[in-house]
Amino acid sequence: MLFTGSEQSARFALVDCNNFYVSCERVFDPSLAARPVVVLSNNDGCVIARSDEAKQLGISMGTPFFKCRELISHHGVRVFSSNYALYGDMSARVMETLRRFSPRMEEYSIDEAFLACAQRENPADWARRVRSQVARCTGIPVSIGIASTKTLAKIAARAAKKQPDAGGVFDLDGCADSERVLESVAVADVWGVGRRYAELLRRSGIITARDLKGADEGWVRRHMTVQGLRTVLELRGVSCLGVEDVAPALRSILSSRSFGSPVDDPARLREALAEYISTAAAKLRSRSLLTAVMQVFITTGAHGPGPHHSAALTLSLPQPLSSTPELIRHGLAGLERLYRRGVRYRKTGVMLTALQKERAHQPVLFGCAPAADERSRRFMEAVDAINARWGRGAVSFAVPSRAARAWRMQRRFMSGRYTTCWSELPKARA
DNA sequence: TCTGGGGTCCTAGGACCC
DNA sequence: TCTGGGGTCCTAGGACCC
Repeated sequence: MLFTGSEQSARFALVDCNNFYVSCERVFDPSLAARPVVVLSNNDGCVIARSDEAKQLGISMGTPFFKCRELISHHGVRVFSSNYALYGDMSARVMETLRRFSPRMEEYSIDEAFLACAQRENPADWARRVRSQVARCTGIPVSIGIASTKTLAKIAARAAKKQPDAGGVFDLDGCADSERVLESVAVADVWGVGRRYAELLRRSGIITARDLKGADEGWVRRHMTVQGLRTVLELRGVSCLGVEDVAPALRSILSSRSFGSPVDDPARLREALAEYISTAAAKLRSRSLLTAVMQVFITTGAHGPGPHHSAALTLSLPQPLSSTPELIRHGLAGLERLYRRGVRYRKTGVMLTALQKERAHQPVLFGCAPAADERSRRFMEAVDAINARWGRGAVSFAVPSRAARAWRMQRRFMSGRYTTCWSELPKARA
C-alpha cells in the first residue's frame, strides 16, 4: 500500500536530539562542554556520535577508532564507550517531556520523535516552547523541523541545525524559499536514500533533494521500488507516512556481538552464544512473546587473517518458546553443526523470528504437557524478577556469572550509569 | 501424457533506518 | 591488530497446488 497514513493538511514536527550520546555524557560532566567529544560503538569499534567540535576536526561518522586515534589524542578529544543504560534512560526522559506537548507522537528512534502539530496556529512558537522545556527538564538540546510531510520535516530539522539564526527551529512551510532549501540538500541526505541509491541517482544526474522531487515517477518506481516513490511524493508535499502513535508489533529479536578478540575454542563460542540467547529470550519475555523460529550464526567476518567462514542455521522449534534453557539447548545444538575446527571466529549471534503473543499461542498436540509448560513459565518469571532486582546476570544459564572472559567486548571508556544504578550516581565532590 | 495459467507461501538477498 | 548492533520493508524466485 502506497499511502499508509495520508491526512489532509498534515503538519509534522520532527524533534531530533543534537549529538544525542555526546549530549548525554555532557549532562553529567560539565567539563565536556565546548570540548571535542566522541562516543564509540559497541566493542569500541567505530565513532557513532560526535560533538560539533569533533565534527569540525574532520572526524566522520562510522570512522574506525584505530584510524582516528592519532587525531583524537593530538587534539585531546574525549572518548567514551557506548553507555546504553544511560542513553536509554535519558531518551525515556526526553520522550516523556515531549508527550506533554502532543497526544499524537511517534518515538521514531532513541533520539528522534515525530509529533503531529496540525492544530497549532503558530507551530514555530510552539516548537520553541517544546525545545526550551526539553532543555529545562533533561539538559538535552534538540532541533525541531516542521513541514507537511515526515520526509520534509527531516529536511527542516536538518536546516534547523545548520542555520545558526534558526534558533533550533525551522518551519519549511513558513519558509519563503523552500526550493532553495531542497537545493542545498544532497540527495544522499534525504531520508530513505542510502549509499546505493545515492550512487544510482548521481549517475542519472539527480544530485539534490530538489532534483529528486522532480524525478520521473515511473523511473523511480522501477529502480527504487514503492518506497522510493513514496519519498518522491513526500518531497512534493504529498503525505504518505502518518504518525504511528501505536508501536507496531515486534517482528524479530536479534542478539549478537563481535568478540573482543577472535575465538576458536568451541567452549568459548558456546558460552558467548548462550549469553546472547539469554539476552534475546529475556527481551522476548519482557514483551510477552514466544518465538517459533530461531536462527543461529557464526562468522569470521570478511577480513582478517586465517580461513574465512560464515554460516547460519534456521531452526524451526517444536513449539513456540520463551524459556531460556530450552532456547539455549536448541541453539547450542545448532552451533555444533555450524562450528569448524581451527577457524578463528569474530562473531556469533541469534535471531528469534515468527514471534507471537503469549496468550495467542495454542499448545501443540505432542508438546510439553500443560503442567510442565506452566512450571517452566513460572520458573522464568522468578529468574526475570531476580535479575530485575539484582541486576542482569545475577541468575544466568550455562555460563559462569561475572567471570572475566576473553571474548567479552571491549569497553574501555565507559562512563557511569548515572541514572539507573545507585552505586554509580554522579558525585558532587570526589 | 503433456501443458498453461494463476494463486499462495516461504526464503534469501538487497535496500534502508538509527 | 583494529570497521557496531538492532531493526524494517520490498522483491524475485522457487515450491506447491488447483
